[in-house]
Amino acid sequence: MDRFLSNTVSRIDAKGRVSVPAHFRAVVQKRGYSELYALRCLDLPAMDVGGLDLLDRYEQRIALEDPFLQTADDMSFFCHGDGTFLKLDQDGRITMSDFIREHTGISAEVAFVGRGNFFQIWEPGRLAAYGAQARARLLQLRQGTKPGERPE
Amino acid sequence: MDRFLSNTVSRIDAKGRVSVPAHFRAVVQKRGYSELYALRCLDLPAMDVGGLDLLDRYEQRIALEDPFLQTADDMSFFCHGDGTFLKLDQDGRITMSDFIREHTGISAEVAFVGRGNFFQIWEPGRLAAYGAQARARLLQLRQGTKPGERPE
DNA sequence: TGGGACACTATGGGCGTCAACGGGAATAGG
DNA sequence: CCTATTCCCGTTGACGCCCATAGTGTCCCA
Repeated sequence: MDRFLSNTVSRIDAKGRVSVPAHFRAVVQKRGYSELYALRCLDLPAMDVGGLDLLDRYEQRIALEDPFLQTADDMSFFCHGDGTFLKLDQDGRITMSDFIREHTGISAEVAFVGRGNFFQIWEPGRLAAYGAQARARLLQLRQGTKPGERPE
Repeated sequence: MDRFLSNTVSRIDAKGRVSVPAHFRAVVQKRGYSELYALRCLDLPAMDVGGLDLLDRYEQRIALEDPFLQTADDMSFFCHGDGTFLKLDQDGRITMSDFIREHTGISAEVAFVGRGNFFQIWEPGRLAAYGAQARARLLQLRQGTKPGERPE
């Protein structure tokens, strides 16, 4: 398995450390990530975490923008400047910095959420709220389908 | 037989374990699933369970979306983040985590329902209620009345 | 055709292993 | 010199592995 799947909640200890789920660590190693990079999500109180290839996705997007417009500049600032490296200690833990706490609202517990090629870090309560909203939006997509059909 | 068919109810033991019906286990083995993945159903208090190929359909669908729009994010969140792995122990049992219990309402017993390429996990009472509703909807279709109307 | 041995499944429980977690000591950095 | 980070160790609890038992259905043979 080489994708980040499933989700887990871990406690933060007195030193601000939190264990990355063993399953995720296995994926990190399998993908050969030497270090993790965490990016503040644009519109969510969460961090996107992955290898440096996480940036490829955004850089491709930036390349589509007109370099003379502000949008490209904003995007570059966002993905190159609004992130932080996460070092795994030898027990597989990372430290929750204020930079992360401010954006996510994380205080005592951290929810790790697989997203395929990367994973996310959430404050568990906010994650639950967002999950309910996302679920409701997807259900609306289904409105147009016929009775008895199972889309997706 | 390589499809998941029929249904069974099993008891959960003191450790939270429950036996997957032998017939389903045989299908799992025949299909070569090394591990099971369980996904929270969008609109039902049930889990869809199958191999990782369960995700293929969703991922193909996601690939059609603009990856920077919310819809793609919602879909990825649903299929990558709102699932969990189910490990079969060597006696063919799986463990009912809180993640599953919260969504399904499962507490003491589990209903396994074959769905062809995958199967579902239900709280038996809710399954019965849902089955009655589905049956009623089909009857209405047959009698030509519109959903919401009372037949007869 | 009835009885019984056998096979298999579901279920319960003991136990070892490992991940998560807490905390002290060493180290680096300011 | 003080603080923050890193390393390392011990503890604990969850989970996987293993064995035992009971209930049930099957098959064979008398």
